[in-house]
Amino acid sequence: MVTITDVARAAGVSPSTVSYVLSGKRTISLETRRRVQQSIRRLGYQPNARARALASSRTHVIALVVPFRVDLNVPVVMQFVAAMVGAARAYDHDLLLLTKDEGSAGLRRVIGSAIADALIVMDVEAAEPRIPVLASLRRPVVLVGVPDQPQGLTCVDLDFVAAGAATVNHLADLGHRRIALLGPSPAVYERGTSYAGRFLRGFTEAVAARGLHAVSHPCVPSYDGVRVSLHQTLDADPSITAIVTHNEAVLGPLLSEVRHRGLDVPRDISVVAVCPDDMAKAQSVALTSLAIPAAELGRLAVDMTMRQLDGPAPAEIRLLSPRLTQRHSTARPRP
Amino acid sequence: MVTITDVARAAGVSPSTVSYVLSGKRTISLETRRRVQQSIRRLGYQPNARARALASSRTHVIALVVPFRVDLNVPVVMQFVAAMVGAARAYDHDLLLLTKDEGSAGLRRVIGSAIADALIVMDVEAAEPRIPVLASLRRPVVLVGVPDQPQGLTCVDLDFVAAGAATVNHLADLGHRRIALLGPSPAVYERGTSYAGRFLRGFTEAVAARGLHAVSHPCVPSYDGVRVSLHQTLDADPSITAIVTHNEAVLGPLLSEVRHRGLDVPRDISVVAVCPDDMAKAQSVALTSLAIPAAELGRLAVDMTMRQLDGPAPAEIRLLSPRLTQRHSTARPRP
DNA sequence: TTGAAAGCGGTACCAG
DNA sequence: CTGGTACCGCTTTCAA
Repeated sequence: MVTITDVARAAGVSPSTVSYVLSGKRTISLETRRRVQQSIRRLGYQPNARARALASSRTHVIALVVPFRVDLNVPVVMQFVAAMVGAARAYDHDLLLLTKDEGSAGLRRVIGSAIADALIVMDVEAAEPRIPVLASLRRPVVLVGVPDQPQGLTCVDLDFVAAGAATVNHLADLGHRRIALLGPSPAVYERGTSYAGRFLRGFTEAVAARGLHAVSHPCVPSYDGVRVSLHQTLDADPSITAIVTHNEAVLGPLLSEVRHRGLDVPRDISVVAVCPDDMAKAQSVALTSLAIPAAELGRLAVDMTMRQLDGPAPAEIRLLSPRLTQRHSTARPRP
Repeated sequence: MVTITDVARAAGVSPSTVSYVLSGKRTISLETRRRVQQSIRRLGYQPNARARALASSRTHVIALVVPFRVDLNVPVVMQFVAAMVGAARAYDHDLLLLTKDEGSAGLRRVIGSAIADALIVMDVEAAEPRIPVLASLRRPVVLVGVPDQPQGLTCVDLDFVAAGAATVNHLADLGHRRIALLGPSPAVYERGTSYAGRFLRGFTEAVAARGLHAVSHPCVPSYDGVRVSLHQTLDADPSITAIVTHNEAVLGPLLSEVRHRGLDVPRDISVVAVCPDDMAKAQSVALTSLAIPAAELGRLAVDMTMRQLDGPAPAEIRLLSPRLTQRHSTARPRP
């Protein structure tokens, strides 16, 4: 293994000089720098991250708590993670994978034993039990999602309250009066996942504000689940003219089932989906959708983490404004 | 921060004794051990992973190259990763996330700078370009997938050749004579992804061996893609009585489209899916499936990595035998 | 502009 | 059974 001392010897300088050439924290004469860089290349020197971490108390690693749940929408989670890895690499950092299974103990472990410098936590619950631990770690933390009591922790998320309202307003503007909301699977609500409740609140408030009528049900993401939900909604109230889905996993089954019932989208029924844009476009009917900007949120989460690593940054709650794109699944209801 | 020296002082012993209590590499009197453990608890001591890594040249981190591609089946990848994180934790190791984007340079980086002790590589191609680098690293490496020239690297995967044959044999046993294979998306073939070609080979060989007739097409995982594929198969040859899909992402669209054509599964057409069991069960018709044992493969990959970390282990190529479960999507063809 | 050397916090060898 | 101490490889302060 090539060490900094080997490089120093080869270049005829001291180890500290090599270190400074690498970090740029000291001005080095052009001549010396050349020689050092040449030796580094010739020897194929790669600084030892462990030694560097020990000496500088910076691991350049961010721990990421990923929700490996089946009931959560997997492709969306993947988009998040992919964006974060990319963003972290751009800052010359790596991501360490943590699961929710390890719970608070896992968070304490990676920070306490200095495996990682900071934490990004996904799948945040409204009554998030990990908050006390997170706050006690005194390390940079970014939550993807907004708990009811953030306790001074930094959060980033889509503004789901505004998102809920946006879907309603779009439909109300088109003239719909009676609409149905198919929400996430019951497990998501039971767990108190933060975004589920916030979306529902925005939805409900807008329904009231616009004087509409609405029903909402959680929805199990399967054909059977969708059949049940449609029974609870369309069958129970045939005057419903529009469906909002806040559950990416039901899109396929829903459209399939609706078509099976002989209904045309959007002629007989309008559909608004809350999902990433690419997903909305890939359906049998290009869906009017409220975008989940997973990539942007992921990048932001990393940015905010880095800012905290650079120095004390004020806690903030960053909510991205929703963006609704009309495609071919919404239209005026038939008279 | 509490260090090993603090603990030693509190317990009235030397740092090395504390270290040995922790590692168990030396017999310590019960009395001393008690005192030390008590001090550890009282002070809330957590060993510093960086220092430990530097001194022991073991980071307890395994780098995992995850394919963040949309054309790959995302839920399956997630199942893999989840299983690996769990398995790694059971060995007191963590997983570092790497993307294929970084290519060979990324592999060289994490090993060269001693960020990780070993590598697990997913999304292996038949003509895998990273093999020379991987071999040159002289570190434990496990490939999930089998390249054409493994060059002494350890691999683990489902036996896709046998899997292809198993799907054919099941259908042949039921009496089907003309079948269609809907494969992965064209991008997967173009990339030369290892499993795609192997499955196709096993499928084709079995078709010949059983004297059947078959057509196969890649399939874009969308409604349009499925429509095109069905046009190329069922429409081109109406005597086809069974479909094999080696593409988890088309299951929903396929069943929906088939139903839309007024065909009943399995009365009019049999369907065999290559996908994880839970996915097969979640479809509108419980599918006869050839299981992709993602969790088991993930666990195995970690096991094999750990074995290599324990000492020089002979290279091996471990192929899991396929398991086909008949559910409600296959039956004898109508006379 | 550069060098020497004291850490960073453990591990493990050499003694006793 | 336990202690002392020389590293592990890099960063950074102190001196020149």
